[in-house]
Amino acid sequence: MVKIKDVARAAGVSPATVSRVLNGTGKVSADRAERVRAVVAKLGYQPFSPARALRRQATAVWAVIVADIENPFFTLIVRGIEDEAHRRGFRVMLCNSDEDLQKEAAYIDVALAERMGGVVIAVASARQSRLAPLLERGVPVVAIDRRPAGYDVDCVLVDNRLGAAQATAHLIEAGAKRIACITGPRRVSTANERLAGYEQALHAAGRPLEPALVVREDFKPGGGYDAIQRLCAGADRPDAVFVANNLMTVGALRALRDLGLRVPQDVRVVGFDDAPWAALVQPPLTVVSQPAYEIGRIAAELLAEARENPDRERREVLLAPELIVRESSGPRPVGA
Amino acid sequence: MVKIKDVARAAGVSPATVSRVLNGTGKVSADRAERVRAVVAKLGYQPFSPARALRRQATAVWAVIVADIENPFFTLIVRGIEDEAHRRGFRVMLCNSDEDLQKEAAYIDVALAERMGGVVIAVASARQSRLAPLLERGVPVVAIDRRPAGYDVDCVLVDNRLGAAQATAHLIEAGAKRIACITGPRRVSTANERLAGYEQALHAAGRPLEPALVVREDFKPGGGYDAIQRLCAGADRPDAVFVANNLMTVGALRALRDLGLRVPQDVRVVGFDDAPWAALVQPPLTVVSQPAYEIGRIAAELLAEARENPDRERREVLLAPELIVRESSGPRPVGA
DNA sequence: GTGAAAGCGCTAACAC
DNA sequence: GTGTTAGCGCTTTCAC
Repeated sequence: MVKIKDVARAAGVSPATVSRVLNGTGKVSADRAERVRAVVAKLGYQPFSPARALRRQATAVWAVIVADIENPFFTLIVRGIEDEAHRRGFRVMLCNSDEDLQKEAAYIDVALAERMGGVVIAVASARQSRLAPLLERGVPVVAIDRRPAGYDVDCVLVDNRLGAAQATAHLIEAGAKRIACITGPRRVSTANERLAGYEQALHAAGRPLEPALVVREDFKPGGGYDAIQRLCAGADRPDAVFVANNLMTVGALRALRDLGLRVPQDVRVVGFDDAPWAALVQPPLTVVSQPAYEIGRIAAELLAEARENPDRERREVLLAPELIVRESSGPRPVGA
Repeated sequence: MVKIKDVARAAGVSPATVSRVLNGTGKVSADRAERVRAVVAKLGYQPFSPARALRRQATAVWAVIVADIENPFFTLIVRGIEDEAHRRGFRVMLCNSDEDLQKEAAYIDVALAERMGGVVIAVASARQSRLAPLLERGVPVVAIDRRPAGYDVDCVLVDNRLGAAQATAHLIEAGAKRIACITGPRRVSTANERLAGYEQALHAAGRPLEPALVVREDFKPGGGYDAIQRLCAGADRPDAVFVANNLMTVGALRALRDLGLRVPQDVRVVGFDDAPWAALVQPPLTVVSQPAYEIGRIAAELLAEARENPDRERREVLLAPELIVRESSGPRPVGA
């Protein structure tokens, strides 16, 4: 393994000079710099990151902790973070908390132990996720998608309430009478905000809120499946459903099919999060689309900013969702 | 930041003893060990990884380099790797090469600079991916999904040829006359093997191979879309198509719909890789399913083995694909 | 069993 | 501009 001393010797300079050339710090005469660069290339020298990190007490690696790596929504966010991070000379370590507080805590520990340069996180729980150790030690943190309660950190969020209200209003307008809502666990802010948007739209239309039509499940396909089974068991089944997450929508559609219910004739459906296959399912899915890539890109931007200027005030970015109307929400009623 | 010296002082022992307790190396009397552990817990001490890595010349982190993080197939593989790695005390850094040799090379450099404990990689190109630097420096490497040419590394692969042959034979049996194949770029082994399986099945059925029915595209949705446009432009369009990758299948279905061609009545379709939504598209998709999670799990196993015993002989694991027949390949012809 | 001390590869402070 | 030197936090001989 070639080290900085080897490069220095081969170039006829001191290790300090090599370091200065490589890091662009301090002044080095052009010819020596050139010589150093040539030797570096020839020997294939790569600075040993751990040594560098030990000296600098920080790494050029960011941890990105997401709740579910199998969810294409998060995958796309990660792409956004990655692209922007690269552009700024950072590497990204992707961690999957799997909606599990234990795993999340373990990754936060890793980020700490590795003295990661920053953390982007979609918290598994608004109240129980423990960001404090990061903040105490001055590690810049940006929360994405989900708002952590009680921490003063930068956030990049989507206006979930607005998106959910639009979706629900669209179903009302399309003629739905009994609209159900399948949302996520109480510990996740997006689940609550989307439910609030649903309630808000019902309220605005002068409709009563029927508790029996609201179901909470985990944000996984199985949750959507179970929710539909439960909602459609009785005689009084809904004629429309707003599903507050993409993976649950997959499960919900499958359950409707298994029950022999047609979409949108028997049950109208609007999902949350767009996906490449959303236009291909039968019928093509009406969804609230989120700017996932952009969420990631902005989060990376904020993290970079926060690093450069640790004392700058906290930032919060709220992005707008967009309702994409396809066929699963049904045509407008005749005459409307 | 609390360091090993602080722990040592608080416990009334030397740093060496703390280190021994934490790493389970050397002998330490039970009571002192207990005291050390208590202090560690009380102070929330976490060993500083870079210092440890500098000393040990290696990290407990693996790099996982995949060609496309947006592809659910790779995502599931990553889950498999992650779960097994955790079980064995390793952390995983996920890297997305985006089918780009430059990015891939950059991540290999990072793995090297960080002295990563191992690398799992789905190469962007069989011949051009540069694994040599890793192998030269003794970093254990396991190739997944795609076979790198000319490197003696552990591999976990799927029998792509078999899967493709099964898919094609199934289409023949279902009564298809003109079967097209949409496969991936020449640099990717899976693309070639799946094409070979297609050819093999045609050959076995005594069918001629029509070059015009074979299209190569990138492994992205757009590729599938373009391929269908091209294949179905002339009068002599195929009545069936085997699409050698899941993302291209999404594009292909969209193109068929845009062209007003019905599946399976006008064109039968079989895809490669199953997905949660494959059963939900219209019509439900017949696919060759791959044991993605298992690929990842086994890869992690091999990597751990290779680390423990660097001189063990190279291993290759070949997993079986499975044809899952749904409706997109059509019913058997009457009387068959 | 235990501690003292050296040193992993790098960078930053200091001297020139 | 450039080199010398100290030291980041940890593990691992080595001596006891």
